[in-house]
Amino acid sequence: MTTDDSTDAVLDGLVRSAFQIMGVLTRVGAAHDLSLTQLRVLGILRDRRPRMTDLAAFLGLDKSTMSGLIDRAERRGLLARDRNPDDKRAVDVFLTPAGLELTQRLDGEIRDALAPATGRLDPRQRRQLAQLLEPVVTPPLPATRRTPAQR
Amino acid sequence: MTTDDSTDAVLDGLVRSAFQIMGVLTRVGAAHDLSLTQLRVLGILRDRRPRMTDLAAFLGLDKSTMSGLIDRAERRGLLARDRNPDDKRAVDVFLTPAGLELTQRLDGEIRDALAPATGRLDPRQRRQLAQLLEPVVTPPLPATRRTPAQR
DNA sequence: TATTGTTATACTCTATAACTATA
DNA sequence: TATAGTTATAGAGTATAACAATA
Repeated sequence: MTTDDSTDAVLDGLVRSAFQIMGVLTRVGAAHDLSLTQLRVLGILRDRRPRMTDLAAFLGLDKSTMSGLIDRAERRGLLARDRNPDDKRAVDVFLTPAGLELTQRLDGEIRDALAPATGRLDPRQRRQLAQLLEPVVTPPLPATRRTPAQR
Repeated sequence: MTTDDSTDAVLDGLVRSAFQIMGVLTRVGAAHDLSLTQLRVLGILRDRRPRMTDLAAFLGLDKSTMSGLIDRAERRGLLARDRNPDDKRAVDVFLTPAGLELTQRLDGEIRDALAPATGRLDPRQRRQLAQLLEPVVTPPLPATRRTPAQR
């Protein structure tokens, strides 16, 4: 009862495109010795200065995992930590100039790497695809109380 | 020169939907103690009986990585190895009945988990989205000579 | 000689548990 | 007491290099 042709087809397309996109991101990241997660961290920090906990929540990771990720990126000089002045327990994270530069370079490389795929559509189709993806991507609720109890 | 609005929008939509899909797959997998990679392995084996090398190539992983992945899944009784009778160097991999059952259950859970997202489109939009994704997902060349030398 | 697969090794990613410091 | 973050530990995923068996 959960099956109809249109749902099957779109599910298949979405899952396959997801694997393809992830493959591209993984390859671009790997060329700079960055995992998919590190890539996401850089992307998030491009226009934010979150504390460790916020980052972890955003990525759906444990705070101890964040410590390790940030450690390694900081050791590479891509980002830095700073004690939050308002709450001395908290630690803010932000990109260094080198990190920002790399992030921008990555952005271009990802765009170029995906160009062959999106290029197989004409501009009108691209706009249409973007519009159709909108509701799929848009979360139904603004992430209210996403606790384990819910599942 | 690689920038126009339609490309930007579709790129954004594809990348965001990819992260969303991956998030769902990761959660469904995790509920059964399966990584994204293990999930893919099971999916591939659903209707195939590849040798180790083919599996590794398909997933873009090293053969040594495959050995570990298959070891762990085999230890859980989800799949099994068998010497290939025609080429005694090769090892074929295939799902056990338990593995097949789990794979089918996972398939249903993934479908259900993604239903809220795809359900935000009506059947006509779903068909349209599936059609638009087709060329994006379809590889331009049948993976001819994908050696490091190419990069 | 070349190919298939495993093993040894090392590093990253990940979570759980225990801890320190601050609120 | 509760929250923010780190550290210790353990297991999975990953690649490289060295190896054994087969082609």
